[in-house]
Amino acid sequence: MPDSYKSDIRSLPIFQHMADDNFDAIMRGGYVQNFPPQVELITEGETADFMHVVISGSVELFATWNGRETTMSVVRPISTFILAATIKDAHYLMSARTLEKSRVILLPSSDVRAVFDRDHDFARAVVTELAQCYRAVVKNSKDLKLRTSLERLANYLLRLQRRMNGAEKMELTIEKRKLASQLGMTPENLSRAIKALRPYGVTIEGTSVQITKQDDLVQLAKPTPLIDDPTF
Amino acid sequence: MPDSYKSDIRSLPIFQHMADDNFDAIMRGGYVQNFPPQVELITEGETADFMHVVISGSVELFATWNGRETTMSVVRPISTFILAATIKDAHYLMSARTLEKSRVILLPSSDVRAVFDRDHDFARAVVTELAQCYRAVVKNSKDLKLRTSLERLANYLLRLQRRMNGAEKMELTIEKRKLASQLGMTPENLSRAIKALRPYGVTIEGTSVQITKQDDLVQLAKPTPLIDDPTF
DNA sequence: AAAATGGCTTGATAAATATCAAGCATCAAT
DNA sequence: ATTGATGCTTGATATTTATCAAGCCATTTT
Repeated sequence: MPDSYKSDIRSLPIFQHMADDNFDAIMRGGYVQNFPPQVELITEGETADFMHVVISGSVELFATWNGRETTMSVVRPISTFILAATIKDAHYLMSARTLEKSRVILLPSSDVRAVFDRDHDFARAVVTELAQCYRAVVKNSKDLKLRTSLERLANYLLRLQRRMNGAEKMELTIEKRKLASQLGMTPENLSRAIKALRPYGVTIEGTSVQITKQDDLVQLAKPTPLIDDPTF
Repeated sequence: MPDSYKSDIRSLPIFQHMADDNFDAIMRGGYVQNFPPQVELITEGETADFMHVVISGSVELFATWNGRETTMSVVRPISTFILAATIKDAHYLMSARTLEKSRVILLPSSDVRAVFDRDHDFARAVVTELAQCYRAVVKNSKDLKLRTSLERLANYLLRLQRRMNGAEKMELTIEKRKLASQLGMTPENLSRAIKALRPYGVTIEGTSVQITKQDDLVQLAKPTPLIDDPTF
């Protein structure tokens, strides 16, 4: 594996403070892979043989049941995914596919677990990361159960804006139908929800989003750090 | 704190393999409290000063937003809750209240974190526990997003049955309105869903549940370990 | 350039779910 | 025993959301 990738990975919170030789032990068995869009990297139910790190592009985590499918989240560089399954040596609960041309690094789960068992710093970092992931899913669950689809969309837009440092104009980073699925609605419903946000100063044309009446939108969305702040 | 409680707690997976002195360090600052029903133990947004262990009774974890409330889960003896917030030294994302007369042990978060930093076995156990919690929430999310309320109820009953070792007759362990909230529906909707399951051999009268046509119910519910098996 | 593809939107309709209101049952307190 | 409180159920209705079908638009393929 090229050193440039290694240093990218090294900079991730979970790998930052661990001993060099342990980091090398994890990297040794790892390898880079390049994928075109729409490639299924992981299928739910399989055993978690690899931990994955997205280096470039983007990866959708989704779940299926009884012929239905839903987008659980989208993973962007540089982050890991399928950490919990790796640590528990369990089956993947979600499938993963590339959304665009993507570079992904695969690290053998057994190596990750082995190092986890002997490197306390790594173990600590993994816990912090897992706790973060857990809290993210809890927030998502609250969003789903406590809000209507319009409120979810409104808050999504405000979170997007925050991610873009408060810019008035932004670009959607995923397809609308994926966004709809992630927000727990149909594409048609999203389309109508977007129109319903016009009176609140939201204009979405294609992928470009504009929020002209921030205050009005906030008044509708009623964002709270307990749901909408990923760092809280 | 009485030794009997200590040994109960010691038997929990996260405390089982740790060094005695570290276990004692966590227990030292801990104390037992007895609560009547309907007492709010924790309010979301507060800082997580204590990790909690339910010794007897039951505790509801719930969340609120904009005047609405939803049951996230119910914790029964003997288990911990609010582990992630404790470890991350973060704010509680959920509130907690006793559902019945309950005995709860409070362990200072700072002590838990301190031991976590020096006891590798404890750290490992915490990771396993957290990964488990994470996966439980993911499963719950899949249940919510991929299934209708009728399907969620059907699967809930099958999970309950499994927890009761496959008995044909069981008792509901929570109030119906709480169950409704947990399943993401209104009490009225649950009432109707129960009726709608009659043709599938489900009879619910008061708190007693009977499943006479297991196969039919399974055919409707289509349970999968990827959502319905807590150990998977 | 023409055709085809795929995603997005819109309208019409259907299904799922929530709300409101009333009545009933259970259980606890007086 | 009576009252009151609370949760459950039922019916009527409203709202939300999904589905189906068609057309539009942009992009890619031929």
